[in-house]
Amino acid sequence: MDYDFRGIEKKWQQYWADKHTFKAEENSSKPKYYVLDMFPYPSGAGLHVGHPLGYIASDIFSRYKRLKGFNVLHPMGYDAFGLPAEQYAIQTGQHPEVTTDKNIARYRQQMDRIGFSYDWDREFRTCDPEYYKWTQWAFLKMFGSYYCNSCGKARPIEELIAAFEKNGTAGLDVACGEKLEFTAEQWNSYSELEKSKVLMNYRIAYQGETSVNWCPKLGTVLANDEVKDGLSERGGYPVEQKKMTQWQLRVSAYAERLLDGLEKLDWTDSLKEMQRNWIGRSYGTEVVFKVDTDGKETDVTIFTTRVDTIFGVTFMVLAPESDLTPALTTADRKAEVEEYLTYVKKKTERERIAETKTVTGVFSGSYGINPLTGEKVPVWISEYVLAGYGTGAIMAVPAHDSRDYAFAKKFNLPIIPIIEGCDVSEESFDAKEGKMCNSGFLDGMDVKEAIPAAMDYVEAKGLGHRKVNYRLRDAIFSRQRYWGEPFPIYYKNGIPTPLPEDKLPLTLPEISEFKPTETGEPPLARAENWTYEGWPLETSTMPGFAGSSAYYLRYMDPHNGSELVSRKADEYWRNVDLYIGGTEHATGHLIYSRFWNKFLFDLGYVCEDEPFRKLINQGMIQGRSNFVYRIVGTNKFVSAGLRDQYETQGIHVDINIVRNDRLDLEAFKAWRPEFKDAEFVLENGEYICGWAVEKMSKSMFNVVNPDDICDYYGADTLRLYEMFLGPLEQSKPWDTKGIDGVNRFLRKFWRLFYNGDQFIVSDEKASAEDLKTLHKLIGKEQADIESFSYNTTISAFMIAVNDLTDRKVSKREILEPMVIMLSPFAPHIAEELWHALGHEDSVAYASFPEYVEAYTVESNVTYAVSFNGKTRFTVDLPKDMDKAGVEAHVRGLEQTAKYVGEQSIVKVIVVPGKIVNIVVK
RNA sequence: GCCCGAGUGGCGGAAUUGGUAGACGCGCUGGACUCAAAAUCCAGUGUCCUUUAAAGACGUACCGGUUCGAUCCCGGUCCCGGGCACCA
Repeated sequence: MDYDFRGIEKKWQQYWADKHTFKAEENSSKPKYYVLDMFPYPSGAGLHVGHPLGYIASDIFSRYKRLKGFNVLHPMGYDAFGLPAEQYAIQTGQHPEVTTDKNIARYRQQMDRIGFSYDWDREFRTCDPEYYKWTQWAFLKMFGSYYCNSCGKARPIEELIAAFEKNGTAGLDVACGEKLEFTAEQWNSYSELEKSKVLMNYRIAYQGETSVNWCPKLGTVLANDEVKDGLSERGGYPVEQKKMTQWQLRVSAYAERLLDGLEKLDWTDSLKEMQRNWIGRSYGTEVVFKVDTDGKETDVTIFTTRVDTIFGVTFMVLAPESDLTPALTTADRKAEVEEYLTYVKKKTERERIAETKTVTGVFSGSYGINPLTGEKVPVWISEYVLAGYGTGAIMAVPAHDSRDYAFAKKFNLPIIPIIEGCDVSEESFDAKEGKMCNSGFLDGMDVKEAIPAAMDYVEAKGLGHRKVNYRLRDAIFSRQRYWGEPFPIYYKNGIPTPLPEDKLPLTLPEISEFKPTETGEPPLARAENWTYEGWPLETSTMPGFAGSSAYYLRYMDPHNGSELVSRKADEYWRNVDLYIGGTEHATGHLIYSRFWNKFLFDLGYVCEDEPFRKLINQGMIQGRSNFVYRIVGTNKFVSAGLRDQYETQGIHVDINIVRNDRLDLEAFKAWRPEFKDAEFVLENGEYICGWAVEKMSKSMFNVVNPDDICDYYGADTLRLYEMFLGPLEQSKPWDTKGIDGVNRFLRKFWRLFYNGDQFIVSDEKASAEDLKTLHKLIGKEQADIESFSYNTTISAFMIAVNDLTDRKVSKREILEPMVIMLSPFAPHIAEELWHALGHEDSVAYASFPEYVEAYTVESNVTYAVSFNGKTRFTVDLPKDMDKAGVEAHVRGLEQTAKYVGEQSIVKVIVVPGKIVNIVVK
């Protein structure tokens, strides 16, 4: 019997599905382990070979953990709300739900062929009302909460209202949009509408006017992480800044916890670093400058991380969008300032980024007083200062800040160096080193001492105070689209009012057309009766990240109709032990999820404050494109090795008609009508194609469909090969060059059990050598899987199988554990062989073999190397180092000894049965 | 510009993190079995000198350092990949 992967794979996939082999149970005495993949957005193109990389890795780990006696939760679902389905709907009129269903069916089919051990009974999609009910529910909770800075967590808004009624804002330290102050009397005198507006300043989910990324082409606002280089991530359309009232999530309130929480997570350093940069904590000082405008005095607070340079301030700069800008503009400068503001306003985000080196600005006419020197400095307005960060105003120290320097040069403002010996004739001196000068009491200090000294001074004199700032902004939470979760909010007398919880889910209404209305309102405005008790409902919908922010919780208890997750399920599964997905979510999903989870944690709905304990980023699989070379002006194609002899043009060729860079000539002629009569210049009778590594995409004809690999080599080969390609976290091109190797390995493995037509496994006792082979593999596989070095595990497997093949070992005692160990990687063939060995149950219920070191260790080899009679160091040699190795090593040390002079090397070598006591003097 | 990560044969990549560099796989060369091919098996395969072998020298991007010993640690340079980008 040959290794018939087609029959085998189909058979066992059916078996696993029928028997619900991978169902996870809550009432288990085993320890739990939760392995999660970032669930996919089901696009119309289907899966390519890069998508399953992470899924295979997580599947191997899940299967391994099951063998190790864990109760494993390994679920899968779909992130199904999204822009592509909606855009397709706008173009074709087809309901997004229909396309989404179709795409999901295809994804499922493709995934099933690879043999994943998902518990499909827990599957859900985010666009299902039964699911998004909980997205809406969480939103209502955020709407009904504020963030208390003094207790460091979210609290119900009712508590804040009670405080307002009693004491107004006195003594409160809460996260807010803008600092408000009012008394209890004032609060109690406010109208409902006024109260609602005030509360919006504190709610965690709130509505507020803010400068947003507006994409006119998509007709919607976008979050910061959805914009790349001033273009929308989806579609690549220009994005502009626009002031709009939008729903937002007060993520900034959690900045500190999001940052500090990283410490205890088992994530890669690079990913943590990305989040740290995104959150962007900086320690600085807020200093008040008195500014004189036409004789009128205003206090302007600036933020700086370098108060030590305050003696070098030669001007101040305001953000154009700052609220202070109008007030600080003198009458005679008004026209020019307004002209500048108009100019800034009409720039798109992309232009702003592109022109980041062009310095622009205008003088406001006002002068500020440096609180330390009493000096008068001009106040300028420039777009290089951002309204959204710090206070929207800065003190400029051109000598020691490159941006201030560029500005000063352009507008001829003075540049005063305050660090000894630095040269600022060509560029600013930004480094935090050197001795201070021209700086009053700071003179002579090192910059590193001057920073805290200046902070202390400013605080002592009451001129300002230390301040921690974060770059992290609140998340814009509304989208002007159809295909998303509706907000459970209606407008009663214009007041945003939450829908009662028992009215959830608020389901998406049917509408006639999916595009925005003529008046620019979101598509939901087209819905008939989009009202609640006669009041209009919110017409924007939630963004893509809403549905994916807490989905890992839902898998714990996916069919619960009354809670997001029951306390029991949550306390059992707690959080994700291993999360595998791409780095592209570093500053989006992975921040939002952590925020969302912390919020639910604050309110006591979940028991862990971090959602993902360990995170692995699988690399991207790039495409490997193939080229043919057409001789210019002809229909003649020259093989890659000979192309230098002609003037040629490279053309992408469909990789499906190329194998190992050899072109299938007939298939090529049939590929496109224009190549029907193609002629070829061959080398060694073959046409060799050129190649390049590029992004995997349809237009480059380099997309590899996993189905094709499954057809040709089988799912087990695909799984093994994707893991054998290299380290999981590295990006690498898909290259089928080596795939024959792993396929050969599987066939070899099979032949340990079958010699052509017969099952040949014997009950003969294993020899010491057999056991050594086996246990070396057990030890290696265990260590490697735990560290996700799957490629070296597979190598170890190949070594073991070669070894057993060479020695013609077909003993049950050896092969049975081998099958178990292979099952995470190649589950189908393992299942087949497991049953051939006479087992009734799935190999998934077997136990991972115990590693016995005694079978592999033959010796401990230790050198003690002494010079002048003193032991200088000892060397432990690798356990499997053979005699030749040891001798080579000894030679090396002898050389060393000679080099060093008259010393001796004394080796204590204990190698029972092999090398005993080689002593060199 | 700033912050991470990396650079090892013809190729993908190993190397117990300071101790046999190049495991394993691909590719290539030669051989066995075949009428032949496929499949399978065996041998060789970093570079240089050498008819071959033995033996040797050189080799982990480049330059320098620490060490008895460096792919690994330190300093500098050059490339590649990723992230952030007027965040004061």
